[in-house]
Amino acid sequence: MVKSVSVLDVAREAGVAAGSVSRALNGSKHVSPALRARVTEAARRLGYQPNAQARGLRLGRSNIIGMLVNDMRHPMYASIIAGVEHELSLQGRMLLLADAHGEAAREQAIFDTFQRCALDGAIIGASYHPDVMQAAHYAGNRLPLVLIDRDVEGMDRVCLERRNALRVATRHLLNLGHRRIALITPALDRVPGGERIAGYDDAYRQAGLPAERRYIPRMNSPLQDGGEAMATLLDLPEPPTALVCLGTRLLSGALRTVRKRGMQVPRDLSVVSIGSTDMMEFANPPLTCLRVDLMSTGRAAARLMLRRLEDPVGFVAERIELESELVVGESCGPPPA
Amino acid sequence: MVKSVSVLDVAREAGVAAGSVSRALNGSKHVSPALRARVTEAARRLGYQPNAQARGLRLGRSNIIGMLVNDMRHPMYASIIAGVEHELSLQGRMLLLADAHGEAAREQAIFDTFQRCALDGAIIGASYHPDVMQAAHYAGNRLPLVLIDRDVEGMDRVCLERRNALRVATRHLLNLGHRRIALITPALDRVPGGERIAGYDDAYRQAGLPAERRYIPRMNSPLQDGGEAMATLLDLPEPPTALVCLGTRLLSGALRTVRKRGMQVPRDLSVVSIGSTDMMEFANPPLTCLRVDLMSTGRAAARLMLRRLEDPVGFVAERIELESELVVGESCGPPPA
DNA sequence: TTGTATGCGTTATCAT
DNA sequence: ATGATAACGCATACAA
Repeated sequence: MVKSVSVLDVAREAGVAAGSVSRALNGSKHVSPALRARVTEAARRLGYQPNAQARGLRLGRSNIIGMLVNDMRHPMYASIIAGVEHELSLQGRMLLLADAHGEAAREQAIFDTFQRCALDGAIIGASYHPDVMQAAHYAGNRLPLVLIDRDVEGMDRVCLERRNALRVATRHLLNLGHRRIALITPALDRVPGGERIAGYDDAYRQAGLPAERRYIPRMNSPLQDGGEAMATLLDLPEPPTALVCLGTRLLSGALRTVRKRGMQVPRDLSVVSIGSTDMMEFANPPLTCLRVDLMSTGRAAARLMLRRLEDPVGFVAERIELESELVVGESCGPPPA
Repeated sequence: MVKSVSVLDVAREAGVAAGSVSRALNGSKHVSPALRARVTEAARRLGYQPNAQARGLRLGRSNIIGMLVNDMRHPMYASIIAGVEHELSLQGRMLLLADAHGEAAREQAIFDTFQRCALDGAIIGASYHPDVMQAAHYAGNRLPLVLIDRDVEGMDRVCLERRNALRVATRHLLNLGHRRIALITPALDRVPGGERIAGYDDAYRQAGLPAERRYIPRMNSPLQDGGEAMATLLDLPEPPTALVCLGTRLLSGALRTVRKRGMQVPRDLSVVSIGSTDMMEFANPPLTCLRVDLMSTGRAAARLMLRRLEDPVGFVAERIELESELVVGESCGPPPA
């Protein structure tokens, strides 16, 4: 482990003062071309790389943005993270990534670490924990924050539209003639689940049909296997003829149950997936799904952060909303006779 | 943006010297319980968070590990990253993540940035570019490196076993009676593809059968759609009766072609996927696949890094190899009559 | 235009 | 056991 080269080494090599090295390399206007050339050359020869820690300490910023997520293996997060990273790289910034695995304590710990690391800002991917969000809001005074998928008034945020998306999906099935439509989604008691149900209800109401509640089982986590819930639904005296389901393990489990019972999609059951991944192309038949551009979501968050950093106070809190699109596959048809 | 509290603020609050604050908070042995209590309390009152940049500058380390990947949206990377992050968090370290998107120039740029950021080390996820690897090797003198899935002698690395895995998969199909087995994998001219072909050959040879080459089309990227390649294979005078294929877009495309032609798995074609993801459960029928524990891969890399950091020179370069397991689904059967 | 000196927040060394 | 002080590497205000 060799000692790394510093400004002083470059200064000595170029026969100038340390300060001049800094000015020359950072493109100050008050340096003669000759000096700049000498310094640049010397830096190149020595392979000089400015120490980001020292620079950050002096400048009061790090060019690093933190990101907190709750399960990066979830394809939804993976794409959002990729979008954030891509946009940040365009800005010359880097991404510090931390995963809370849905634990409030870890969210808090990560947040403390973010504070210490002197990050320029942090992008919070869907904190599950309102109390941590409160702390975040408070800490917002020191650390610029952009929220993803949490609609907190007065904070910069990128939100995913769900209500209208579910309305469109449900209407799609109603139009095909379905009347008994199951909805499998977690977080019924929080915003995401609630919004989905609201959209589901909208569709029924707008079709002049009475609200339907029998086909919305209570789910805990998107990582849960949906097989059992599906079995319970299919055992009802009037089983559903269609299913709208979050496109995670919930859905793969539900489809497994369907298959086990010898039922076929869409002959015996029509299916719409909430969310889409590349992998969903494996499904046979290809699934009709609600698609949202997750890379763009991440990019939007990073751009919001950029604006906030460029104008920490003047820029009023912005809310960006991303909509879903119904991509028609081959998993929906008329209800069985 | 309020000025943050520093050691001096805490020192003043507790009525002690700055150095004592540092000692008390970092658990030095030479502090009286009384002083430690006063300092701890003062720090708590002021909400003191040590500045990681200053600390890093002074200590010569950052507690941050960089990770370079080539496409974090790829589920394979997503899991590896999750494993790395998880293990690092156990070590009290953080993860700086960068994506090169397979571009050599970006790999190099990221590497330079890593150097500047005074990272404690970097985990390189499958650099595609040998020349960058050379530079990495050279730079290894300053920045501890752990490679994932690149078997460079003399460097710490976590490798994925492929040859025996493909041998097992191919043998599985040979045992079922298949003789015309297609293999779709990218990187035929690099190690991963080459190893896979070697394993494929091993199986044929050990079965006393002549080597088969007609069913190995040339692929460029794992992100490519495998539909066309599959179509070409099926148009052969003696089309394959089984397929071993990398479980990415290559496979979803291939399966789409199979479906389009009205063929059924496994009745008309047996299928083994190289690699497994949660999403693959969507496949109907569930696919037989070669599974490797990718979270463990990431964790192993992070632990290797830990050992290297704890003993930068004494610890001789280690090579860890992770094996795949054949998970039998319902996508393989005897060849069609 | 260029050199000099100071401070960013921390920890370690050297006194006491 | 505790206090004072220097140094980590850089950028900037000020002096020349």
